[in-house]
Amino acid sequence: MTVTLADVAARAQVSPATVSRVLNGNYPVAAATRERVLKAVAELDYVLNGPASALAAATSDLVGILVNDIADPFFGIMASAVQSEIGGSAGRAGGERLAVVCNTGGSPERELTYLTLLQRQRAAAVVVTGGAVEDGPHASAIAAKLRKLTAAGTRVVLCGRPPAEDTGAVALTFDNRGGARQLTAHLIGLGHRRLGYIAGPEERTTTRHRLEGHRQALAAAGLEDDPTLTVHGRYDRRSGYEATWDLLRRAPDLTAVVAANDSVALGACAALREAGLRIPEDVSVAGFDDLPFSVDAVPALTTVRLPLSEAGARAGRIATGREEPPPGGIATVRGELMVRGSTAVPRG
Amino acid sequence: MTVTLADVAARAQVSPATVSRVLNGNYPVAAATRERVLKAVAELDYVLNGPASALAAATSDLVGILVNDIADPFFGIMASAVQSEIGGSAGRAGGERLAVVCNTGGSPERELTYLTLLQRQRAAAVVVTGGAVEDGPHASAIAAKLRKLTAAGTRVVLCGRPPAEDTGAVALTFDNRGGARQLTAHLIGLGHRRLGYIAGPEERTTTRHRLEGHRQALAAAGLEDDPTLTVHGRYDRRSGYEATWDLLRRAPDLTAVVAANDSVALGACAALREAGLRIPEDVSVAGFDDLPFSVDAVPALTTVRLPLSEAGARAGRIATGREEPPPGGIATVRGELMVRGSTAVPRG
DNA sequence: CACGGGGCAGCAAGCGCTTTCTATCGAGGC
DNA sequence: GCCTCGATAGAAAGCGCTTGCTGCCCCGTG
Repeated sequence: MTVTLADVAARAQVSPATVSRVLNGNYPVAAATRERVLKAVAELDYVLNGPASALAAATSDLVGILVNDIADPFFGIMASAVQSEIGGSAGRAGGERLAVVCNTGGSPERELTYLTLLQRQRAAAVVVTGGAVEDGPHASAIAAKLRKLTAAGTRVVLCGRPPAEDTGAVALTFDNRGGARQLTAHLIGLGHRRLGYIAGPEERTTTRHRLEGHRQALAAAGLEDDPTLTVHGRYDRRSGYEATWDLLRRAPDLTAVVAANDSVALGACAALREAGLRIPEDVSVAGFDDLPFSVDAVPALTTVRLPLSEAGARAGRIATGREEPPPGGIATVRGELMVRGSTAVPRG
Repeated sequence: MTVTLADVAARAQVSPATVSRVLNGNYPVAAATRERVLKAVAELDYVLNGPASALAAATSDLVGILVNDIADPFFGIMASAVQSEIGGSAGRAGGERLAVVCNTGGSPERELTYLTLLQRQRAAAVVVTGGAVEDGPHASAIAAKLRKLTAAGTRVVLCGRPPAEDTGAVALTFDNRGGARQLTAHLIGLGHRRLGYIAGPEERTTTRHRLEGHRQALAAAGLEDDPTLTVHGRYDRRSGYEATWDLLRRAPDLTAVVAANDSVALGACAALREAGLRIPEDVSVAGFDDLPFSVDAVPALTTVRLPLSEAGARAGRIATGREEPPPGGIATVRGELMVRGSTAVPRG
């Protein structure tokens, strides 16, 4: 049998109401009484019953963080930042919040499932990271769910995802387009004219925006956008490896490979090396995100740094109400071009 | 105003009890009635109130996963595996479970805090990953907490952590000692005699076990354990970088560096390279864990592969009761030596 | 035709906590 | 010295769901 509030009340010779008030610290209680209650709590090793408390108070201290792939540091870093702003002694008196990370695997169904589960738990806030799927029905189902969550008082923050119209969700959007544009412009500036592009999975906003930025840079330089030079894959190393072989077969004359993210770029490097090509002498390689391992690659990877940690932390603060949402509920987070050893002037 | 069970019952012309039974599927309900209820649920867009349900049923569908550092793929991979076994259509009818990942940052205080929070939520199960801190008071506080959790019916599984005596927790322990022994033996077999060792933070079981394995191999080969050759640091890249410079200063004659894990090894590689040393011609480098990026390092990293995904999945299954715990509640998970390009016979 | 029993549905009693409203006590104010 | 007000503490009504028990109806059986 577990210890209940009533047990504590009995031992401290007060009413359950008083114990509750001491624990929540939201009502005046005489110092002596408080002492007595706290003593009883300690002696009985009492632990509040979360569900009961959530039911009675109609609120909970759960904050959900949705990520596409928890094994990917891109998400791990953001989640860590969000959680560090939440788990701490945030909120009001004794405001211990349980920040929970949910792994959607990039599937919109699972995303929806988790949102429902969080809604069911009456979560205090939800932070959704990662790009959205652009498939119509799913997109609107998710928008509808977000709307319901905000309507029920759950604070919703999108981190690294485009704004969702009329959902009441705050959005911190990454400037993927601008970053990609800068990156490709950098390569063009070096003299590259035939650039391979390894894009992420189709139908995702992140993929589309990065690709659009790339094409904008191409267009700005008056270069033709040869469809042969673009292949789609997943956001992982293996995909980059395979796509690069593909690219090499289709366009042996390319002098640079731009990858959807750093992991993909690493896979590309591996493939190029196996093909006997030197980086950057024969082929330049560029990534995106600037994850911690990118600087360690040989040569170090040219990429676009996204302030994942800062963005996550801000999302966490907004989710807990400790920071005002940006005006209009939308803020754009810019990336920064990091030029390193993996890009250079083309051969010849 | 949110929709309640009673609203659904009214619309379906049945009692709340019936709706509850349809939703839980644990009691015979006539097909026609079920249909009617399900229709009402859909029409009203009803979402069960988690806290109320948990309170009444005295159980919850929450499963907690504690990790040291969510931004580290080592933990990300395990967490992902655990979650994939849990989040799915596990358990009984409609058994949607909410698997939540909690980031302790390696601090025992936060570990304790999260365990209390999970206890408060009456979690169905808890999976604790990562090595334990060996500091007496903390260790016993955590053991006491685990004991309370299991006593309250929460299934506790330790994944990659030594067994906790008398707590009722199931343990899947990594054979860090054996793996480290093999790794160092491999280097000694190549002819190395002066091996630098970059250990993890002190007072942690993982650190100690890996170091012990290293020393066992040294002893078995009749090599002296020169304290100059061991430095402690954190489990990250930067730490490996700094420690290597340190090591190089103290023992310029070393021919191999063994790192506490792969991230540390990568940092070591960076430092060695900056120092003008070639890998593996001048200095061999070895890591531990075999994270995905290790094979991509140049040269590819010799390391000990830990089956993180398999272990996590198994922990998840045991936590949800879909797999029998190992006899005695303890199982040892062995690593596998992966010999790659970063180790070779010493120079000279 | 009467009776027993199985299959379903409903009643109602909580689960452990929060919170509104009410009661009490002591200290000032007139 | 009596009344009022401020400061605390308690009583009690739920929060929305689960579940043991009861009740009803209809079918099969003797």
